[in-house]
Amino acid sequence: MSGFSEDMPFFDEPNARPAAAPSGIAARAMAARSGQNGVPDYLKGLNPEQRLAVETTEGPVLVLAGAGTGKTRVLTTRIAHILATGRAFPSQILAVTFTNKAAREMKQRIGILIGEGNVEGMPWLGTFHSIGVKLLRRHAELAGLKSDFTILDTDDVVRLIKQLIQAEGLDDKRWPAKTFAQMLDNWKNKGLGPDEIAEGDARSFGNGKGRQLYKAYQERLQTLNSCDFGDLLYHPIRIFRAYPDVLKEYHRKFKYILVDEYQDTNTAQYMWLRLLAQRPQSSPLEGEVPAKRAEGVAAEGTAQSSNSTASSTAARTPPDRASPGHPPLKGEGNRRSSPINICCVGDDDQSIYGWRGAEVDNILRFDKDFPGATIIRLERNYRSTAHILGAASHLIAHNEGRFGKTLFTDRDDPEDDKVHVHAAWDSEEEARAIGDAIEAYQRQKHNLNDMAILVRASFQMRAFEDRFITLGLNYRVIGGPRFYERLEIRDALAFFRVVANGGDDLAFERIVNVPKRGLGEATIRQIHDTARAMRIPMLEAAATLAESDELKPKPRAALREVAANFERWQKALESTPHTELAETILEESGYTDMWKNDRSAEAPGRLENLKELIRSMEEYESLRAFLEHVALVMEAEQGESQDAVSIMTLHSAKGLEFETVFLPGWEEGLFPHQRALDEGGRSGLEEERRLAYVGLTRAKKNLHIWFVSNRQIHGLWQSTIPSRFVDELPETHIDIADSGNSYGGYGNPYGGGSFASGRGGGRQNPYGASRFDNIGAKDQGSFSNTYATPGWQRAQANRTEATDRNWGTRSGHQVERIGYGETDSGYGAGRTSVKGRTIEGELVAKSVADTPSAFNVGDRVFHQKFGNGNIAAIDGNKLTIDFDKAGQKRVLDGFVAPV
DNA sequence: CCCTCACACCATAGC
DNA sequence: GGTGTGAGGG
Repeated sequence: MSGFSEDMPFFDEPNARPAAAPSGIAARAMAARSGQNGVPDYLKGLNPEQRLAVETTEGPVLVLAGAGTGKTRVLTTRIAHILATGRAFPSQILAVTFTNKAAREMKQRIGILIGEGNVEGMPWLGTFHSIGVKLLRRHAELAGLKSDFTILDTDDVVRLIKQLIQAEGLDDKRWPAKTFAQMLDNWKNKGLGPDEIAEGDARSFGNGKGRQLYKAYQERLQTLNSCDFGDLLYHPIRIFRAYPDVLKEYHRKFKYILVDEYQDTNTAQYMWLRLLAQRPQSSPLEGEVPAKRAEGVAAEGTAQSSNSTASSTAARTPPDRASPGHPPLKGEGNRRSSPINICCVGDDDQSIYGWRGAEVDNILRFDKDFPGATIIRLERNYRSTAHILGAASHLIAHNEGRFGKTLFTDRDDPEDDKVHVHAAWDSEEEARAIGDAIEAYQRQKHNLNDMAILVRASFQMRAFEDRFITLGLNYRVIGGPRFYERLEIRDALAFFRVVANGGDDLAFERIVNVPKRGLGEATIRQIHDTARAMRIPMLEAAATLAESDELKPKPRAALREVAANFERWQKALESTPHTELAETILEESGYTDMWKNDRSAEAPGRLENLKELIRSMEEYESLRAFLEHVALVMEAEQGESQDAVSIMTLHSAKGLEFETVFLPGWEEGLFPHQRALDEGGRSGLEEERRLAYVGLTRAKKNLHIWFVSNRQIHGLWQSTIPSRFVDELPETHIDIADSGNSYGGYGNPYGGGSFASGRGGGRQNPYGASRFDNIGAKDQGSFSNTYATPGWQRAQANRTEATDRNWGTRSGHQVERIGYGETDSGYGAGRTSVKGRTIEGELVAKSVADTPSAFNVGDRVFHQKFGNGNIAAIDGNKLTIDFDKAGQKRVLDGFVAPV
């Protein structure tokens, strides 16, 4: 319990009220007041809706905050307001965010509003997971853990599951551990324990052993004194349900609850919140209404916002009108709630974590869950130009099932650029062109810090990194290949973990034989078996084995050394400063020497990373605190001291804004991602569209969308078509870049036709949308081979006809699909061949459909990108071709034509 | 029994 | 382009 005392004094003073506030916050707030009306500085400059959201401190409040409407400002000001008016102590506010970044930013901004000193005392501001850890450390024993439990990352989890699958005698190839890890995640996201999962789900894995595996997994975690990410929410929920007294403590404790990004909460997070937010009273709720909602909420929301400006006393839905929203949660009872000061902020249009179990429904159902809720809409956008906003609004309007906010801005500057749409030949040209654009902005005195490239999938990042390295352009990758995921960091952390928690077998297994000590699979198995048989951790088992004569001299000596090392380090844990200890561990284990002796190119970088790791430990109190940070944060914090372009995924861009934003890779299959369509169907597509919306609304002034005609996926060049989202942008707000000719002389990339007509007229066209739907529906292939399938070939053929009709010409479908080649000098031959291929179009499609390949080794062929070459090998429809100029490449047979 | 190298197979997004 | 697995050498 030590370490948690900071808020203890208030624990038993549930009724501490403004008058009793001893902290001097109120006084400080008074000092901060300056206006004649007594309006504190921190409230100045808020618009009426924002101010209402800040000042409606009592009762449930839902703030529907569109992109760029000042959501974070409202949240932070609200907290500042609660503190400054002495409504609660910092320790009595529970504020939950999704990302560490958001939590950090909130802390900082509250600090600015009311003074640093007042925020340090906000121990319960953090991510769901970090707060979960805190709760769980306090009550670990109620979940069968010790308070020093370790948190496993995805990698550990998969390895553990693999062991269990093998232990069950199942084939781990047929039943991949990764798949089961995903299933586990889904279950835990729904708050389901092994006995609560659906029978069908339980049976669907490992010859019906799903449930059994789940149980075995949880048992194993317990013996390892570990938990996974899901447990950080799942355990507290179970504790709250099983121990009402514990829950009550927190009910007394938290006077105000605030939740950021409420649209991203999953069922488990929702349960967790409800348990904390609901103070059950005696009278049971009458009646039962199924959870259908939306219209009611929307209507109410509109009514609210229309009259909300009038007064700060919100017209609230009377409690009596309460409709008992959701099906009762287990163990929670169906009770009427007393008013809860919970404030959730979110935007249904930015819900992009469905794949992680997020339920948009949570936000749509808010007023049913919390009767009498005040719903406030923030629709005034302060971030983007009218063009950007117009493009984003028009795009998102293609979604059904939304509240339907209308963002607006007063901004009307004729100087503002429209949203630029660009085409490039392939991903390399895309990277080159974006690099050039960035440099051009730089010459106009734009900071690199104000620019970002937002990609759909992280593999897209490499092209930009490569390009920027050659240009010498500073960049930073956010949330990319993460620091902690690096081999050397994971190894080092494994050493530390074993020292901190001797029961962490997974970490132990990782490093027993690092550096190589001659302990192979056989020895490790023996340690494993001994540990299991004696029910002790592997480290102890190793020590035991080292003293027995069951091993050959060599491994025995090695084990003895390992065991002695860890014993020594564990002893030093309490007495030695942790950074020093960490260095000692890496030295004495021979780990640093291992890399010093390594002649490979990466070795110096790895040593550098290890130093960085040690450096970053300094900020933490202890080794344990550091390990927890690593487990939860997962991303190395990079200083923003340097001017650099940011590269990140669209997902990690949520909540951020940049002056200039580049959105590359708007192609069917990549964005919307084929897997999202395959797995999620229509709702999958809508989530992708919301992701596109998030991307568009990150930009303040300049926005550039790119698509390419050729992209390399899994080492194969694939032809691609522009994303349907490109078509969904409103013509009035976009500007088609018409000079793609700086590289290779492609001339007008749109083949002379206007962009819209080239694409079949987009919105008003008779075949646009449905044509794309066909592609999605008929195509059974996975992303990697989508474009080799008969369905795509057909779609392509249809497309050609359609476009031809539109253009009134009959030329190669490749040409107008991609839109290149008209004036191409460098690829002049390509044009002819492409045309030639078109004439054979039907034949090619047929051959792809019927037979693996119509080519023979030795055939001379032409490829649009690589030119002429000879086929060196054939593997199904994959050809290995020795190109005259480009060298050996593997390509799909659909993309070459006989010469 | 362990280590190294070549090969197969694979990659949406992240707390 | 990265990682996990298998065969062969030491």
